[in-house]
Amino acid sequence: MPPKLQTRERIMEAAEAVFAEKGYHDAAMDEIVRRTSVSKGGLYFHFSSKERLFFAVMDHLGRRLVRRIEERIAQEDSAIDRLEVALTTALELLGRRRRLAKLLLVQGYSMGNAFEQKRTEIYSGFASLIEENLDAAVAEGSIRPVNTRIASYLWVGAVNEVLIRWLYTGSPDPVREALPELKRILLESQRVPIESVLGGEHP
Amino acid sequence: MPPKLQTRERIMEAAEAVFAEKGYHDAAMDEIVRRTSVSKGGLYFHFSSKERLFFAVMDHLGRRLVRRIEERIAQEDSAIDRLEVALTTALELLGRRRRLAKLLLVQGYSMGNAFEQKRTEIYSGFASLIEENLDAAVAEGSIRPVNTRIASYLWVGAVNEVLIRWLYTGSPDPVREALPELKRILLESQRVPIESVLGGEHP
DNA sequence: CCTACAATACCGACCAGTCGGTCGGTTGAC
DNA sequence: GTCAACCGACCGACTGGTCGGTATTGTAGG
Repeated sequence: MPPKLQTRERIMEAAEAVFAEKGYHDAAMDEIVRRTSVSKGGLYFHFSSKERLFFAVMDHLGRRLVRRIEERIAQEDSAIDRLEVALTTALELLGRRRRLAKLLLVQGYSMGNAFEQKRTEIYSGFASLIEENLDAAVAEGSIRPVNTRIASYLWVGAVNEVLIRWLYTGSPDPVREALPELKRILLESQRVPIESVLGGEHP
Repeated sequence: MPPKLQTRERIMEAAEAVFAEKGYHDAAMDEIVRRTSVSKGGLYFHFSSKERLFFAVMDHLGRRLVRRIEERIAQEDSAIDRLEVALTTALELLGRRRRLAKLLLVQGYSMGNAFEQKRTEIYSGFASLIEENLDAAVAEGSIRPVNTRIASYLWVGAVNEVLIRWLYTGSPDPVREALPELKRILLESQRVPIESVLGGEHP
């Protein structure tokens, strides 16, 4: 076990595991307690309700994922490359960590209004990341002008669905199979033909 | 009240309403009973568990929606038109009936493995509808060849996300705002340029 | 350095409400 | 008579949250 993790973090780790395995409703606080060697009272000292704990976990994971993607794309200097790397990174990270994917993508809606709001919040994190870069790509003239807000939802939705499929059925492989197709449809097909920018080669 | 609906159907109607309002977990069987003027025993005579009842409702709604879309597209005779009409119809129908949309799109996953399977099943209904028509469109040469299976997931995912957004936040309007953009990105941009088929107009 | 005292962190037995499901019984059609 | 359809009081398992109490850490005074 880790040397001396803060209690709060230990709780969140255990909670992440249990929520991912069982889903929000079937996850029992007692189960989280059992896996933490923290008492129920101790848990409730840090998180005043099950809902709060769940949100804390989701926030944490969502933010971390967005941050990682932002780090990765910071190095690219054209918007269209940033878009491509963002797509790739998201699929790679979630494709590698099944538990994270499941938690972020499927456990979290359909449980009442507070949850819906949280879901929107987290997904918006991704969508606006995409939107910014779509805007930039349009500005730099590498893709056609589109309604970038809606286009960003479309990106998120497409990625989401592909990953959920894979989670439930094991295919398509997010990175090897889905990614190329996503790029082709979402990105390549929106490209402004290179010839019209650079002048293509012609006889 | 309706003249003399079969008990089984009355139950399913009430269940649909309650599930849509509360979500699976927060929907109480007693509440469904209350709205049905059928006793609990009577309900359990027809549906042996809450889960079974829920699945029956979801199946019913999912199948009905697919059927309606199929009816609408049957009249079109080119694949690309069928694709367009399918997209339009789905957004129109779900965009008009909020309750149905909510039930089909968000109440249903994240509650244990049996539910995941059901969700996959229902979404597959839509995906394969799309897939068939994408295949046909490729065959008739009106869109570029793509991995139509994955592309169909992408369609479903994109539509799903747009609708969920709208459900939770009220925008974008599925038909007026989202639809044109969906068409543009999913369909138009995949089109084989008309000139290469018919010979375009040129100076 | 030690004591006093408080604030923080943590413990776990217990409670109260909820809800899916059951079961012995009734009804009415054939 | 019998059997599908239906009734509704009741059960028991489960679980989020509480609460009185304990351990640990911080700190001010002597």
